[in-house]
Amino acid sequence: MTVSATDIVESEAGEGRREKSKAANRQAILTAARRVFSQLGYDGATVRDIIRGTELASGTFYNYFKSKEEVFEALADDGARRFRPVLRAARENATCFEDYIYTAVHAYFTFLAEEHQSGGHPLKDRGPHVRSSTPEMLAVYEEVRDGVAEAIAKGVAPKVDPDYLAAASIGVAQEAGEVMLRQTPPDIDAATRFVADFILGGVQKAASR
Amino acid sequence: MTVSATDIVESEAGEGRREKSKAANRQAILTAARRVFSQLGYDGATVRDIIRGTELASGTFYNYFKSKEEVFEALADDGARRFRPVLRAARENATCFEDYIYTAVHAYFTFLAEEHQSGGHPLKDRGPHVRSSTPEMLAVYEEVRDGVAEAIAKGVAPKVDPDYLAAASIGVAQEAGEVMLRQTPPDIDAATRFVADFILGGVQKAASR
DNA sequence: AAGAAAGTTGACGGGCCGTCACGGCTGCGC
DNA sequence: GCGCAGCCGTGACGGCCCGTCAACTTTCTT
Repeated sequence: MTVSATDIVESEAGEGRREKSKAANRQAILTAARRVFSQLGYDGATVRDIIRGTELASGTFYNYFKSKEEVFEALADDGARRFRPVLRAARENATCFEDYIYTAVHAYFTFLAEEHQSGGHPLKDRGPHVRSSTPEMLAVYEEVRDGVAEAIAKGVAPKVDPDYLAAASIGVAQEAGEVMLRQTPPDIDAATRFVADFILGGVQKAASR
Repeated sequence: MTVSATDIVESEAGEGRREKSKAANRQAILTAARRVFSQLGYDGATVRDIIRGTELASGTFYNYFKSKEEVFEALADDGARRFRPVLRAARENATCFEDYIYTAVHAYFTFLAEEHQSGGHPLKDRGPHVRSSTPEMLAVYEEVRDGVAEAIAKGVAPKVDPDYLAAASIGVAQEAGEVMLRQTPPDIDAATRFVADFILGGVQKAASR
């Protein structure tokens, strides 16, 4: 085994041309997919539309994703992957349950507004709404449920079924989030106040039975 | 103009063969679509799959619906059309705001459990969730918002933004509904208690700011 | 340098899409 | 009853998208 020029480049860059190309292609597909989904909607988009948005050939697409659904999930996963740590931090830094909910909700709406503004939100007004449940999004759900369960265990939150509570909180946040996004510009703070209060009042009353 | 045998049949039945056939075809398509959607999922289903589930030719489909999306919406519309009067009745018969919410939520979960059990629920575990916003479903949304707005106007409900409140209530009910449906059998009463209390507590706290 | 491995390409068979010219059936007037 | 006009079901058709694959190019290894 000799040390070649390529080896030097590799050790400097940390990866060979092959790896770089793979990463670049994958990214190109994801970027094109983001644009295509937001323009044509999930239903209207085709795999061909996506690869036409890149320099690649149709066959190449299938080296990276099995279907348009899988690309969509990769995009959703991406969002969830960025959002989860934020949620986790909110949990760890919270001084009380109220604080936790407020911070988490605020983080969600901020995230939502950013995604929406960057045009990357893969939703279209026409056609059925589409939501996916990727592993990573399930992880967000679990993060919410665990955060809630922990608060209950610590006694700082009322005792309620964590599954129902997590579902209810996510439902409120999602629907209210859509209402918020209809405004221009979105009033994140108002939405946060409403939703956080709603959840806090809800959990309290649901527990009081 | 003579009175023929056909005329008699027509006047007795209220419609001729033509009308009957049209209604029957439309119904056949809807029935097949319901089955196909629940088996293959919205994404997996094709217009061809649907017409293959009938005795009709492919072209005939397009005499009744423009696309698979339109059939889906017709099905959703159907559900909404049956649900709305129930909601309206809940509003009109309610003795107080608590009663209204409780009754409406209970009606929704009952409806959901029925739809689910009859296998007609066009949802599949695989693939992205899909929800549509047909005129009739928007009408349900408006029914909720108006019910809420009326309660606020009457002073029996706290003052909050009806849009946010309606969205929040629908979100809670939808998500909690899915949690409920994961149980076998679904515990409608428990779900109703949780969701109704959650909404009532939420609206109270959200208004108190 | 040269072979091996990995990745890219675009053409291909198969299937679905939405349309449309055709023909049978319905309803209407006589 | 009869015959015609129009409605509507039919299925074949051109066009597009799907996922695959054998041939080719690029990268890596020795």
